[in-house]
Amino acid sequence: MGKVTIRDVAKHAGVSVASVSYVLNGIDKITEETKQKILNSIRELDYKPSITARCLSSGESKLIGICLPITEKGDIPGDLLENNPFFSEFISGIEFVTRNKGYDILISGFDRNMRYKDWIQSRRIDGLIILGVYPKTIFEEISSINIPIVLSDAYEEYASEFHRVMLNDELGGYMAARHLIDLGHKDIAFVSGSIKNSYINKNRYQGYKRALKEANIKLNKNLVYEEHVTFNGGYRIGMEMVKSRCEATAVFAAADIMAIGIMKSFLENGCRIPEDVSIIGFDDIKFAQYTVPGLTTVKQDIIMKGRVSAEMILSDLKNNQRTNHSVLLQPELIVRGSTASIK
Amino acid sequence: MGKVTIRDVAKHAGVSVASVSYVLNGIDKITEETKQKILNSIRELDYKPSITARCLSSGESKLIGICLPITEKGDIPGDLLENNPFFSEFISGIEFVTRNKGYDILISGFDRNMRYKDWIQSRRIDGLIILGVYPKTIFEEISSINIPIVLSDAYEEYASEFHRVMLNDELGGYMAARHLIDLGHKDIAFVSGSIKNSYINKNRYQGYKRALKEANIKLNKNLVYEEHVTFNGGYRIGMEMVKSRCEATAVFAAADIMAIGIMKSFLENGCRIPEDVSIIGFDDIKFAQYTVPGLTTVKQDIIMKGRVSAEMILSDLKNNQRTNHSVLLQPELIVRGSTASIK
DNA sequence: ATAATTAATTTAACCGTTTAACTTAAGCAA
DNA sequence: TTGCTTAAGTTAAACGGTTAAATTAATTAT
Repeated sequence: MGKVTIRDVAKHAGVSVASVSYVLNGIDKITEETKQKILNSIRELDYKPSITARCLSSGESKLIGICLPITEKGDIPGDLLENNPFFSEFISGIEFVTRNKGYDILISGFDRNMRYKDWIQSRRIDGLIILGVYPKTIFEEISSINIPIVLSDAYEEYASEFHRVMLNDELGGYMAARHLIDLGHKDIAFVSGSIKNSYINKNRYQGYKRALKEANIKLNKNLVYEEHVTFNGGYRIGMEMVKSRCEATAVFAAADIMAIGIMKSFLENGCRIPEDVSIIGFDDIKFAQYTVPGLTTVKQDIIMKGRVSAEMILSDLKNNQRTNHSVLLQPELIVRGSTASIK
Repeated sequence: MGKVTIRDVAKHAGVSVASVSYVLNGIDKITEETKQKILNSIRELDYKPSITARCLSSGESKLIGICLPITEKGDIPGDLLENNPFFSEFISGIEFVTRNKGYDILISGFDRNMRYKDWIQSRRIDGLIILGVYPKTIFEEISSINIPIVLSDAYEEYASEFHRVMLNDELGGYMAARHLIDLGHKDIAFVSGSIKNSYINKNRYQGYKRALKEANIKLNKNLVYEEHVTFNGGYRIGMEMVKSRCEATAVFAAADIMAIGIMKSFLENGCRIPEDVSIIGFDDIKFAQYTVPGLTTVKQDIIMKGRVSAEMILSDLKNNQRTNHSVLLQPELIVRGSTASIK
């Protein structure tokens, strides 16, 4: 079983392999009668065409590659999917689109040894989706790859030759700060990863500043914190705020995972949320619903990001061309219990 | 680029394709001199052998398939990876092992239409790892598949013809209950999914009962709750307990995700953890560290489960045989802040 | 010196498809 | 009847590797 080939079918049906191939591919060259004979043989022998052979012949692998960054900083070295809690949602989104189109997805770590290039070539990957943020040298590296490529969150100028799917991070930052301002807060801390090195953080920060300006609140640089975008990073910052008797009445953390770390350190120090301090996050990871109180946050629809990415790839593949589109998704404010009016 | 074949290399080096193939496969037949010539050409032309072609010729696809259940009950229909928070860890474990052995992993939903069988045949998957629990008819279905298969958490008698990787759930249940008993608790609730339909829950329940018996505590059936293994399932049970003024001083939830739901409903109702009630979970999902207080739990090493699964497959593949081993992993008690001595 | 052995390399068949090009037979017009 | 189209198949060459068998060259034994 599993070993029956197109020749077996042809022999069984008493026709040539070409005829079998033609009915398999819906090429209208075969009489209804012969066609039925062939379909019968296929059924009887439980024949399944080999995608491998098809790929060799057609040049298409029907494989979409997904590259994830391998971070050594993660809790578990080499842990691919858990480093960033929404990689798995992103992948689900991709899978949702590709599933019924005959494509499979292949996942690889994206390490500095550039093994991924071998991988793409040797597996003859049809399209590539790259998650996460990488140093700029990467763009030169991948520009020699001759398949449709989608980058997520690549704001850089020189990334414009690829497909891009992004979030309106500036607006998200604005919405978060605006929400806190509307609740009466004036001393609003901003917490994120490196603002210099990441356009994501930079844009969210811009949005934050715009909201402050609009409300005539002077930016207080002492309330801007940068740390690793991890639970522990947030926890450390929370501790620092508590110890330094930080005057902020509200905190905008540009990542839920950091917001949750901050919340934990606040709560452990007897600081009540939202009575003493409001916290808003960003992303709306699943766990944002599970905290006590629930985490108010700016949602980005990661599943949609995955779907859009896959659709851009599939569209290029279908039309047999390489285009480059940018899709900008819009954020959404999700209000839960962690924010409240200032006393 | 990406289009250079073994024939190009052969021509460039002035040898036959066979010679190139032999040095590629490390077959010791070629003079050092010729070998260097060939290696030079490979480098110069940036040649990468096509795995597809290799697969066709050798019959191996170097692909490991992973089947995940597609649950319609999940928050997001068709959301593959988020339904169960440790699928992604499991996959990371598998990927960790296969990464440097030249294997890639392919992920598919495991739906009742049995599309996965076509998938295995047409992709010529070399080995299969099945996650999650399925109705017993599945076992007949998959027994006709002629590749090494690993089942996770399949305790059923008729699953013994496959590789299995399991956790000592009974011991885990015992450890959880024992921990609470050691803290002085006597009224200990047990919360899980269906005990009848799942060996996992059944075994954890057995362990719980063994610990009670050992401590001469009479089993109180009123303290046994069954619900969906989701955050909301736990939340509903928590509400029910609060409303019915449940006499339990401690709760053992046989899944962290439920424990977290229970915690949330307790905390929202002014019930303090661990002062008023202790809670222990099971699994040690990542978020168990992030709750306030941190969730005491029985850890199962999911990454290890993934690694072991992959190793069983790879071992069979290497030795070109189909064996069937069972690996029983041991749980570990992780004490955090959600459990404390009874007042 | 010749035959036998061994080492290095090449030839060609094969893996399972697709598809361009070819064949055959039937249908139709003049 | 002859020639031209068209429909329905078939043949055979690709696709890019692997590998058994054949070939050639070099070495050793007799």
